Amino acid sequence: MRLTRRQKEILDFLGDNAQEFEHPPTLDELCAMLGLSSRGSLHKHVQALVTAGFVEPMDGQHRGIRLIPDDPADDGLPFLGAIAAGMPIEAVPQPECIQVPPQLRTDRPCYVLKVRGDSMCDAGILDGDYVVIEQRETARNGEIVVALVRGEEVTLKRILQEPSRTILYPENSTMAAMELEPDNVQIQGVLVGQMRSYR
Amino acid sequence: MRLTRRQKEILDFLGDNAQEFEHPPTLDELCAMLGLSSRGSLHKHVQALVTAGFVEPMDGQHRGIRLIPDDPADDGLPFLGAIAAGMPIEAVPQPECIQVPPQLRTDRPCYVLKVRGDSMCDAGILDGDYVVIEQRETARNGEIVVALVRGEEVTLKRILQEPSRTILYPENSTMAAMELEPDNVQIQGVLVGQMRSYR
DNA sequence: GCATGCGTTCTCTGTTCGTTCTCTGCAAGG
DNA sequence: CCTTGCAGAGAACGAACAGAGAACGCATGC
Repeated sequence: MRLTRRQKEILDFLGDNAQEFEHPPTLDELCAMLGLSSRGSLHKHVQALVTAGFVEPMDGQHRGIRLIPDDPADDGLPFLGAIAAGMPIEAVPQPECIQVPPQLRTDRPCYVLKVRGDSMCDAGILDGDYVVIEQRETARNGEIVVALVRGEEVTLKRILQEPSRTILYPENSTMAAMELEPDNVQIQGVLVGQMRSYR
Repeated sequence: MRLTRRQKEILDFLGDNAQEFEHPPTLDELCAMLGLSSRGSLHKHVQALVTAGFVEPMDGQHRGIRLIPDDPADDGLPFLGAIAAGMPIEAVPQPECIQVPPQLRTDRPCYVLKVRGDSMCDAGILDGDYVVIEQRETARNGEIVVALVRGEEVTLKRILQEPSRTILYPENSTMAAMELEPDNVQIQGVLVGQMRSYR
């Protein structure tokens, strides 16, 4: 859905002033800031932004305040750093955004890591690849997960969870699987997409 | 369809100033910029550009704004079909567009294919992966290319070109390389990116 | 119970904008 | 001379847009 000029103006205004609102503003307050004198007129625009998906809806019940600017409009995902078997995630100083096509992500929160090392090379995940991770605390057996092991090291492995033990398989015939107590493995995300550049 | 001189002028103007429009301009605004004083005159030219396919049509209902300059700048690449070793490209009926992040493509024309088979699995290219191909007729040795062999079959292989022969290497230890006369190998594109979905 | 604040819905009015139309001017080609 | 094609001006129409204002529903506070 495309926005009209005024709708875009209002959306830009909300985005520019989002950090100044400690509470979301009321329609009357926004009217004053935008130079309008009718709540109804503003509401029409806001409603358009809601249906277009740019603003969180304020369905019915007013809790005195309302209207959440919320602009996750850009489909970039945060690039958090590099992951290697057996190390903490090497974070980048400030998370950049990286564009990810919708096929390679899910509707839930996702982030991007860069792979270091060849521990998953038999699964076609090579050194330097970018992986898209869905933030999640549980996984199904056979999925490839970002796992925090014993609270100290983070690794990308295929997971098999049994009642008494959790096994993390590298996809590399020269490496050994890790067998751990379930309490020592904390799932941080699940692999949903992968990208590689040959340039 | 052929453009008249004025139509081409206007199209160039739109292209040059496309990035300056945060909103698409109205006809009146364009008239002012172009030194015209009649919306109707401009509309005639724009309509010609629409039918010629250079401008996105503004089908009837004006949404307060309108008229989208639109050069081919949208970041979707055409998805042409599937490629397997030893077969012609299995084309999709109508080319869809698939979004590709800028890191995975080049500035030159690119397209997307879906990989069938495991002939490149040792290079981390698996069955079902999407590959981004830069349209190009030449390649450097060691690059992975889309090659037309003997004018009949299309394949994705790593290339080695020598004066007297061209060798196409699959990246799969169970498969044999193809050794061909240079005239029998026609390069159609070079691999520049790769995407995989685990969903 | 009453007043107030706020989101929501509605009608009504004026403006904007794309679209279509006619008319004029100009140049090229016969 | 006439015809054809291009470029522009201007008027007019209808749909979409933008805003004002009134009214309603629902919550909270006194």
